[in-house]
Amino acid sequence: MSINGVKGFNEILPADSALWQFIEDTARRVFARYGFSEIRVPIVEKTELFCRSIGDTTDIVEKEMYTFSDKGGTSLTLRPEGTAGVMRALIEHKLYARDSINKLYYMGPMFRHERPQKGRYRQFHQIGAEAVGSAEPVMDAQVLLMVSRLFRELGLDEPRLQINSLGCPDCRPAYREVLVAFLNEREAALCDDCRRRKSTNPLRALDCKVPGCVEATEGAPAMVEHLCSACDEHFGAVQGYLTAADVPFSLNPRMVRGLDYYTRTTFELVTGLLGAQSAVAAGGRYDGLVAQLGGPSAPGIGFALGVERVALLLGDRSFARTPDLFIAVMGEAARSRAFSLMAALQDQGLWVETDCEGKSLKGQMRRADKLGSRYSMVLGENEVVSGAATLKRMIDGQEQSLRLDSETLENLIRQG
RNA sequence: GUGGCCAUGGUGAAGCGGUUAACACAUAUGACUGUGACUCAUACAUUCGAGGGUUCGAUCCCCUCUGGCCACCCCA
Repeated sequence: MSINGVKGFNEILPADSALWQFIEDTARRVFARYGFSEIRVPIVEKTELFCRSIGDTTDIVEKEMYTFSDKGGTSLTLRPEGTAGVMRALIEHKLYARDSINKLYYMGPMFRHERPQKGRYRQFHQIGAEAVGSAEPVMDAQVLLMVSRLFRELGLDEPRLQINSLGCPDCRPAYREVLVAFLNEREAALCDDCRRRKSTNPLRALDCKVPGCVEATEGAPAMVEHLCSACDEHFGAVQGYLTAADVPFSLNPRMVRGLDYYTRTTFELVTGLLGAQSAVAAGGRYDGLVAQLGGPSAPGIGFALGVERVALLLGDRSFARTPDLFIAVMGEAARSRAFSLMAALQDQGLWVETDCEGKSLKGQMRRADKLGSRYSMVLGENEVVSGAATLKRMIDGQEQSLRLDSETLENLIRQG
């Protein structure tokens, strides 16, 4: 028996890697336009960091983290999300002191011990961005604009932007009481989970998919109607900017968050195309997080997108590249001549292939065809002696003879 | 953590108690001794995820395990 990989940990095979590179390259290109720079942080952090940022009672911390002790006895955890580590680095290196605004992005693997299913894996990949240092609604709008443009550049119009406001420590507790009172009135109609949520995380009940709960919470009070004036004004301004720039969005007053640190603006890009996984990207404002982790009271807003989910949406779009030239060879002298010719053309940036299996000429031509090579050329004794060869365009079989030197060959290939 | 469905070659799959384990694609070689695609020929699973049981006989029935998928919870 051979050894298999670990459940929920997958490789990106060559057939998919071009798609992944497209996603990553697009993100880098788009982020650069909004002044975001990459930050690379470790995938392991002290466990305490995640407990303090994500929240001790969240599902992620309670049951989904890959936690272990290192040899010194410190409890370490494979990062389940990216924001905590980035904020830790920002504080540790006092990036906030160098510049009052830090716009950072990251990409890489995250780890959560959940049962794998479509669009959900134990090692998954996120591309995220964080803007720290501004509490102004225009920064919210800029980040939302950037996400929206990123998906446009990826060629996806399907995930739709939904936004909501979760209020702040001034107004959320009061709203929470109003909501709990409402839920208490309808307790009989709620599912077991929602009865439990009433005390742990009542906002979650708004997000329950059980039909009875959906019905029971239909007229539930919404956070957006209970925002304090500062939050209300902020949220209104964000929407104003988005409208002004024609960024399409819709309001979803029932959107909640799984992580404790979110305040005010939250958003998701949702799709119906990924089975149970509707969120392709999600984020929000976290004005208290940096201070909570021991830094200055710097407000921030950020988001992360799930690369696997984006890749699923992009589907079987082909990013396959093909060779420019395949040189078929016959005989040792020709092989040697072909090798130096190939080297010269590759130095010029062309993708050139040749036979590495000692195949028959027919076998080599078949391989040239299978690789999808644009051109082929046969090098045998005749060509070595005469210094001339025939270049064949594979798509239509058209041939032309030429002198056997790399420059003329390169020119012919480039023009056609 | 809970539930449902499923495991046959490199791939997609038929077969559901006795077959030489179909068929298709892919791959290799040849017909075409120096030219791909089309066509034709040949090759390609002593074996049906692993282990046990029932049976004269099990890919097919039963049990256990392992793996996968999907869903719940939750989330990107």
